[in-house]
Amino acid sequence: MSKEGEKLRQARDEFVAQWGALGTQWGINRTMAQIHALLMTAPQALTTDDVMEELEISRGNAHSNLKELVAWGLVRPVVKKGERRDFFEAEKDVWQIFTIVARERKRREIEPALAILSKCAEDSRSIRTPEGVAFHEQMRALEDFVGFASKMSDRISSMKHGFALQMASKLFG
Amino acid sequence: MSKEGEKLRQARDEFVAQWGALGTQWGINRTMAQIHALLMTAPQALTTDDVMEELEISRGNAHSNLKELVAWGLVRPVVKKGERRDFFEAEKDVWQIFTIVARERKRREIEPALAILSKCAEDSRSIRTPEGVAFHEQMRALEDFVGFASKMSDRISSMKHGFALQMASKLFG
DNA sequence: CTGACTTTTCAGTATTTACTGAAAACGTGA
DNA sequence: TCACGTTTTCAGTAAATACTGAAAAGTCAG
Repeated sequence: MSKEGEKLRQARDEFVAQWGALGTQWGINRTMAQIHALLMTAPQALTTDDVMEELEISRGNAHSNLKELVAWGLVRPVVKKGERRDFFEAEKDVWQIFTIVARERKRREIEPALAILSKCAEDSRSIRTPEGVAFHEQMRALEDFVGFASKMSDRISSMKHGFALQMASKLFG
Repeated sequence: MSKEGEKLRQARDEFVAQWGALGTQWGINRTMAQIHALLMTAPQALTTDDVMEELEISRGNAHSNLKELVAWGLVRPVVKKGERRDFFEAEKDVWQIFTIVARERKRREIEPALAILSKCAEDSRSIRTPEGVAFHEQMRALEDFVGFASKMSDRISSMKHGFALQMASKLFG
């Protein structure tokens, strides 16, 4: 019993630590990734104090990262009857996680890029020098591609998991 | 003439600045993104000194970010006959850029994640407590999904642009 | 080999980002 | 209303990251 419990704790700690390290590679901060890992593998919803204790971080830190995770939609607050404190639980379904992350990255990375490209393409539309034309063409090419990627992302995110998988299997056998 | 030239310079400066700002959103640093933008819109290959001057940055900074871009494969050094200095030019084809970035992100973000998930799944395989089983299942689900994403990324990256586009059109009308 | 030019390295510094801890604000039952 | 448990904010600080500038190393023609 204790042995199995120990083994699980070890595996889970490993996961939390490594997922945190990985988070820094992706543009998100270590603590946020750690909290996410912790909640994804928690049997029940946890309080802010649980998170603070488990990761040995301050209240402010736990609070702001939990808030951020809720803003992403990767974590939701849950109310427990007879409890005044807030509890938090993570979305555990991988397809849900994927679509949330895809949507958020689209909003934060793709859409701003598209706005810039559209503006630069527009601003250079009327320039007739060879350099100007080349610049305009480059902006348009990028704009087209990013716009296309944006649309693809939407379509895939709005699919049901089973359907997306089935489609992919058909394509790639 | 001067008016058009002015307009182009303005549009290009805007692009470089904004692309740099965007870069920080993606986990890459501002300067690297700016250099990339500069080279993507340069009529000819540039030297380190050109980059330093245009972006008002130090030699060391220009050097290390150019090196990094070359390591990514987004920029290549070119030799000019009768010139001792190194020149640099960016890949301009959007599909090429996409596949390079996709490959690199896979290597840096997906593969390490897969390694962690495999290890944690393996380490928890034999645990028989309900919590242990749940943990193991969660790790396996994540592993499967990430593995699948990795394979998809490979397949798409190795396609020709035209083919990928055509396929996407068929799927999404 | 020497001298001129170029690239590379890196210690020191600046900037950005993340975290702490304590105070303030909030909400609720009595 | 107050007292208590909880959440939220934020000034100050710590840590991580990026940049500078100058020295060292490399390269090549004569």
